[in-house]
Amino acid sequence: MTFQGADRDPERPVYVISVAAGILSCHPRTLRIYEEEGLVCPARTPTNIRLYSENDVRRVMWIRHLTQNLGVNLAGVRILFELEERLGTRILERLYSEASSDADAERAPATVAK
Amino acid sequence: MTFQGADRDPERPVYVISVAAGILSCHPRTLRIYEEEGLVCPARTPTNIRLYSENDVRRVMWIRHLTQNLGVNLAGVRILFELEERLGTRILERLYSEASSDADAERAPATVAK
DNA sequence: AAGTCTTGACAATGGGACTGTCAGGTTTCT
DNA sequence: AGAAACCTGACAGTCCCATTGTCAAGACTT
Repeated sequence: MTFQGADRDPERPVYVISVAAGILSCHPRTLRIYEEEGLVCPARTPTNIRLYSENDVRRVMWIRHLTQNLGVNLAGVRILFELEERLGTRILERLYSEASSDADAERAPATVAK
Repeated sequence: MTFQGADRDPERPVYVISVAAGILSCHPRTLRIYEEEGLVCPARTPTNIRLYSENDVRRVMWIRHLTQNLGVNLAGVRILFELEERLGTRILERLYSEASSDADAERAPATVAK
């Protein structure tokens, strides 16, 4: 009687680090660094295993976009995330629409259709 | 009949590069790099000499603060400046009040009393 | 038991930021 | 006119960051 849709809560922790790294095509080491830097906070199992939610993965996609495509460093990413939280605005999406109009219009980290 | 205050227009180009570098305690080379990167656009005399206004200097103070104190790179600075222009908000000042509450509460680049 | 996870450490590579200098030429000041 | 400061472009050195990669010793899952 449980809808499958109910399990699709984007906040639900589902991906173990190796899986998340696979989705994001980056090294697990990199994800741990992002966490050490306070840029992403995956949930943990009662036995301390990292579990990334869909939102966590999207957040990392933003980090990757900002660093790889726009050349921003982690300190800059932190400021942007802080700013977004402080302003309560989706400044990053706005930012992406600007940047993508310039060059890379490949895969959008947030609004992805796939 | 000209008020002295009228000459204090913060947009008026007044500082030659060596003077600006002195005020900002950085290498003239650095200021030229910021200009190449499109982060600051000092006026030019009819004979091509750079002249920095008070606002130009303040802008560079922001660049210095973001890079030296917060560790943001020039790509991040560019994004923040773009964002501020797009949003039409003084997000940087808001940012500073957050950052200064943490550590350095020395001289504020924008809201300076002197 | 095998495989994957944990943390902590160490290292290598590549790139960015900044300073610094040199050269050849123009402008400004005294 | 001569000295000093400006211009552009190039090159180089130093330091730090981002990322990947590995190793070790231990815990968890199947």
